This record gives sequence, structure tokens and C-alpha cells, in this order.
Amino acid sequence: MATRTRKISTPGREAESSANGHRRTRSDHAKEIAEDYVELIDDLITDQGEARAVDLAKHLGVTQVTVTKTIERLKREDLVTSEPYRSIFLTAKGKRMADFTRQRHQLVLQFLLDLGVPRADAEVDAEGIEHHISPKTLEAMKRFMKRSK
Amino acid sequence: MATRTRKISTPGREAESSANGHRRTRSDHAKEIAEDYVELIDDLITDQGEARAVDLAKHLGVTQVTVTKTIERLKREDLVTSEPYRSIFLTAKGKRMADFTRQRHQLVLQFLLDLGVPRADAEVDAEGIEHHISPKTLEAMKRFMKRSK
DNA sequence: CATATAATTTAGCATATGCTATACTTGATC
DNA sequence: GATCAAGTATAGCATATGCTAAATTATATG
Repeated sequence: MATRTRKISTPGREAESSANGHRRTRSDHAKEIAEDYVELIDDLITDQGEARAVDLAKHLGVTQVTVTKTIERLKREDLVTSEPYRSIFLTAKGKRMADFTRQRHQLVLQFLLDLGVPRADAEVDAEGIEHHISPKTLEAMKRFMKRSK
Repeated sequence: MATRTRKISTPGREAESSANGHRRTRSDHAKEIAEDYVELIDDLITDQGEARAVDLAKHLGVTQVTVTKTIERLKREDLVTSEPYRSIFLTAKGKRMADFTRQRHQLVLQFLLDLGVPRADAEVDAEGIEHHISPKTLEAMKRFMKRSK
């Protein structure tokens, strides 16, 4: 059994700082889901007049039960309102989040398209990465789009 | 109570296809975590000679208990091996995933830097978005970097 | 207006990540 | 070799997302 020579090697140092990049707030994932939901709800209200759980489920590729449960959480977070068996509405806070998210989404999507990514791929990737784009990166994307127009 | 005029409005149609973009495989999140872990494990082995749970915990900003549990899952998925109270190793499959992930990570980071994003922000954003970059977008990023060098 | 269908809710379950508190093992030091 | 600090594991809990099956409500249609 080889002697385990442990490098003492400065325990904290860069470790602490890099913990910021990785899985930042722990609840990041929940926030991404929230952004997806409010954006979709807003789109559905605009496109179809109302947002129903069944439509959310279809668009998100999950069951209605999952939608109902997540909507419960979003209610607790004051992002949406809804009465039993009725459609779903955004609170002012939810509407604000939806507007911001959509704007960022459109920008990221257009950026990818300008970059030369095929639309189908760009649409999928935009969904994935939009939640992780910082204001600085958003700015850089805007600059790129300006100079490439 | 206003009459609820339901728009019939083609139930499935674009809904089915857009379900692909949103939260693609349901277990995407677990895959992202796996990628973060194997990449970190590989880095630790290179930099410090071995990967210990305590170091993973420090770098990821979670407790050792969380690390232990996730490592159990990665074992089940044949990405890592480890004996009780010993350090963590990558399987061939884990090593392959780590190599691919790191390469993609470096590319995304360099792309953001070339785009003009300040390093601090670029590093955080790269962590967030790397898991969501499709091969097509990766190609587009490469083309951009070539022409802007 | 009765009823069938569609939508929603509830119950109960599973998995993944996260935590604190506590117990245990290992490696280093005296 | 006994001891102690560091590292690891286990127990038990919480939250979030996901599911199926079954019960309930609402809307539309005859």
C-alpha cells in the first residue's frame, strides 16, 4: 500500500474563489425553471389569450402534475397567481421577470444566429444558455451584433 | 364570471417541437453536475496528485456529504471509482467525459474572452453555459475565433 | 340540462441535490 | 504504539422536479 504522500498545498486559496463559478447559488436550477415558466406563461397569454397547465406541460415536455407542483412553488414566490381549475396569471413581479427573460432570450438567440449557428440548433442552445448569461456577456453580444450588422 | 371562451387553437403543433428546446432530457441537470465533477476530479488529480472529497467540496462550494452522495451516483454510472476513505479516480468513461468537457470549457472561455467579456465574468459564464453548447454552436465559435485572431 | 371529454387536483412514489449532527477511519505526530 | 486532527461515512431531514393512477371539476355538446 503505497505511502500516501499528501500534498499540503494551500487548502483554501483559489478553491474558495472558484466555488463561485461552480453551481453558483445552489438554487440556480430552480431559478432557471422559474424563468422558463414565466416566459412561457407570458407567451401563452399573448398568443392564446390564457395560460393553462396543459399547454405549459405540452411546451415544456413534462406532465401536468409536474406543472401544477412547480406552479405551486411559483405562487409561493409571488411570481404567478391561479385559482383551482382556472388559468395561470403572472404577478407584476412575474411579468417583470418574463419581460427581462424574453428580452435576454431574443438577444441570445439573435446573437447565435448572427454567429452562424443554424436556427434549429440556435433555438435549442438559446434555451439552455440564456439563464447563464451575465450582463457583461450580454453587452459583449450586443457589441458583436452591432458591428456585424 | 366571464364566459371562458377557449381558443381551440391547434393543441399540439409547434408545442411538441418546442418541448425539445425546453429542459431537453429532464436529466440534463444531473449530466451537468456529472460533467462538473469529472472535470474537477481530473484537474485535482493533475494539480494535486489525487482527488479527495474535501477538495471537491471546497471547489464546488458544497458540503462533503453532498459530494459523497453525488460520487455514489457517479459510481453507479461508471464514471468514477473509489473505496471508503480513499481518494476518487476516474474510469475510462469518466476520463473521456472529463477530457471532452475540459476542451469544450476552454473553447467557450476563450470565445468569451475574444468576444470582449472581462475575464472574471467570462469564467463564471463559461461554467454556466458550457453544458448547453451544441456541436454546431461550438463550430461557430471556432470559426469566430479563427477570423478574429 | 344531462353527460362525456378535457383539464385539473390529489395521493403516493422516486431520484437528485442539499443540509446538520454524529460516528467512524486514516494518517501523522508525539 | 497511543492519540488526535482531518477526512469520510451514515442517519435523518428538506426541497425541487419528475412520474402514474385515481378522483374531481369544468366546459362543451348533444
